[in-house]
Amino acid sequence: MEITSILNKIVELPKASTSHIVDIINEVEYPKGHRLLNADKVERDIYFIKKGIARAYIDAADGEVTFWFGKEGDTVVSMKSYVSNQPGYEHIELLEDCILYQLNADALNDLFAKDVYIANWGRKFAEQELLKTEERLIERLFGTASERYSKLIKNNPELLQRVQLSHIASFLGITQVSLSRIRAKLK
Amino acid sequence: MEITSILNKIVELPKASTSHIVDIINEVEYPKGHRLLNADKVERDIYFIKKGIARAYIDAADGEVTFWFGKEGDTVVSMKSYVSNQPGYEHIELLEDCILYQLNADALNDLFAKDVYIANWGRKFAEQELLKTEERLIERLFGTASERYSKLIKNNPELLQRVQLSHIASFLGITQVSLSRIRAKLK
DNA sequence: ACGGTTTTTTATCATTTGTAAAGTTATAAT
DNA sequence: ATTATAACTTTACAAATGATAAAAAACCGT
Repeated sequence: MEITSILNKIVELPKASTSHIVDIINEVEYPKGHRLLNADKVERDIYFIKKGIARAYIDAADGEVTFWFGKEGDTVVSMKSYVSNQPGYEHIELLEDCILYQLNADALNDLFAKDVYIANWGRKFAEQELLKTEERLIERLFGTASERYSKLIKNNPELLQRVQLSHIASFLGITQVSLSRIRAKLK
Repeated sequence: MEITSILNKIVELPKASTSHIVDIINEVEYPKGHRLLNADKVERDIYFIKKGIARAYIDAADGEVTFWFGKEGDTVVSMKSYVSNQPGYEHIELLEDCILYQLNADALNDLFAKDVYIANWGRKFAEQELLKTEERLIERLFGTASERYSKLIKNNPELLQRVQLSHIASFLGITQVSLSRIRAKLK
């Protein structure tokens, strides 16, 4: 997915404004297993996934909790870091070799102050990320783990090929053993 | 809480920009039990709570699920409606008589296009709401219901006086009976 | 204060989910 | 191919939670 279409998918931008953003973007590449963002660090870079898949997870006392998967076209950002310049909650780990568009938040902030189109683009960006977060919250509130598993693989069938079940179980808020039981019943 | 301090708490605004927003704000009053926002309707008004308390909940097959409480200084908005002009997920119900500042999203959008300070204020507004939603999501992911209850009343002790336990149980993702057992153990 | 309603607690039993451990399958490296 | 490691499934048992019903307590309007 090309960077200009990713940017303009958020909201239509004048050509000049698009170039101003593209000018501060770098294409970078990291291998599977690379930790792209770290909890407890202030992370000032935002990424858009050109190719690959990643997960966000939190280190808890009783193990990791995965709460996000991102693939081609998705945004990788520690919102706490991006918004408030404080260490975020989550680690982001690449689950495949990835190609990413890298965008520095400080450079972007300079553009926000100068260009009203980019300011409103940044607003739309935050608003859309908000809707996605809200959806994730609401999905967690409803249905049994079994229902949510069925929905997940219906909407993201390729996830099963690309992500290991322990992460999916964690994402669903159940143990891997429980997920195994669910999968056995669905056969 | 006065409206100018609510607005400037989000981000410092020039006086002229503040007045432009204040000009399109009305103070309104509704009784306890009033439904301020409706799921399945496009709601184009945003509210800031001057006085009172409210909850957001979703009507599910097996009853209501409360997932947000708001009090003085908090923002009441159906983000789905505000951002994408589509019906939202949630009902908002007033749990006390309330005084509210009412702000129309369409009028606000006009200001976003005209004033770069207001555009960036709107960006910060969305960003801060995003952080709050993220926090709510993350809190749901961790700890037992009992731990989350203890945390909730530690951070919001007055909630127990102002909100009935059935709503708090729903917020914690457990039944009211389960919450009663938890409370009995903590004594 | 009274009666009626709502809210909260308590008790019982059934179900779900977790933990631990063992067994099976798949994957990767040499 | 062989071995070692990681991923996934299965089982048995324990703990937590839900459903339901009923009792107790708190609240409200008159």
